[in-house]
Amino acid sequence: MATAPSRPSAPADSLSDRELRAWRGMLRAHASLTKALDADLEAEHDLPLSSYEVLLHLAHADGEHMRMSDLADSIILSRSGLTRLVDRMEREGLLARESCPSDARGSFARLTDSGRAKLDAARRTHLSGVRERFLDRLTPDEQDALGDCWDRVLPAGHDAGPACGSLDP
Amino acid sequence: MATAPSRPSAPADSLSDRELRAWRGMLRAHASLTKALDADLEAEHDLPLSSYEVLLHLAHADGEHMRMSDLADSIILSRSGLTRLVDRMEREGLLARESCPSDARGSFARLTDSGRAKLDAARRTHLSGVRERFLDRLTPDEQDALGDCWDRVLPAGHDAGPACGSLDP
DNA sequence: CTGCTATACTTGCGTGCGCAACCATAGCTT
DNA sequence: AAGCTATGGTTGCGCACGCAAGTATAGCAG
Repeated sequence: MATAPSRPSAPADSLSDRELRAWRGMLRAHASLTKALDADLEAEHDLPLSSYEVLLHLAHADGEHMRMSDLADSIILSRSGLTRLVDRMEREGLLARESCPSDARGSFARLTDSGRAKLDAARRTHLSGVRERFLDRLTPDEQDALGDCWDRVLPAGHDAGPACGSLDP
Repeated sequence: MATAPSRPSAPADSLSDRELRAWRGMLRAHASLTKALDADLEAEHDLPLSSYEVLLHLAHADGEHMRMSDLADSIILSRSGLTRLVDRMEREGLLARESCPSDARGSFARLTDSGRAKLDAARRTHLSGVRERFLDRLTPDEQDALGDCWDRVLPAGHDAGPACGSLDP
């Protein structure tokens, strides 16, 4: 229970300042960023961040359509969660469900014109938000360093779906 | 709509690979880490991560008690959210509400013996989880670099509450 | 063709959360 | 002291989510 404020390396049952800064900083940064970005989109385009992510992935997908499961994986959502999200978005006309010709069990979600328009409108907001609140506050070197960290932290099989390499939020 | 995969710096309406890696990597890392850590605690100690955080902050607070608002800020939860969380934890005997003598509006949440015991038991699980899945995969330099990034990203007033400097998850 | 298991999605249900409205008390103003 | 505003906390409400069970189809074994 003794307070050991400036331990350089790791004791057994507590974290060093360095570890603490790295770890809790991420928690706070993530919370603060996603909240702010969601608020931005909601305020300017009446669009939740989750819907934006769906639009984005669809727009980048081949033929602007994706299987429900792939979409769920891409935006890190359970399948049931995605079903509901797609329900809502379909109701708003941002996308349409389409049955899969080669597999009657499967469905596609396809971007509608209205969905594409919404994405085009919202993209600037989101992008400038990400820049202002995050990227612009880091040097390119720091951005690279972060990228390296995530590669190490993320489970290997945890890929970001097909369009991972060229997906720009 | 042209694909410009390896832009070194920022075009106007998309992110460079570097930016993308830094940004989406954080989203994935956060999702993956919190999910895994929560599952660990839940499996081994039947304790949600949110409750663990409350116990942790209480244990570090002066007198093992904190005002509800401060607690809410510390664990990044709305006040109503905290009210409910404390309700649950009180029901389980992990903490107790206490009225504040100097301000009749306020309440304290105080750690109970049972809560302290729970924390002691769970601490190892959580700590080793954070290390295994996150900290141990980074070099000390990278940890420092991350810490620097978060300082820059986090809004200035966004402090982590009183016990910030010596809080070890 | 008849099962039998695996896969793709959806639905029922419970949970945890935030927002906004709501007390109760504090603390200033006159 | 009476009134006014600010603050700390709780409650009503609705929402988005995950889990587990359900439905439909695929694809293989016999």
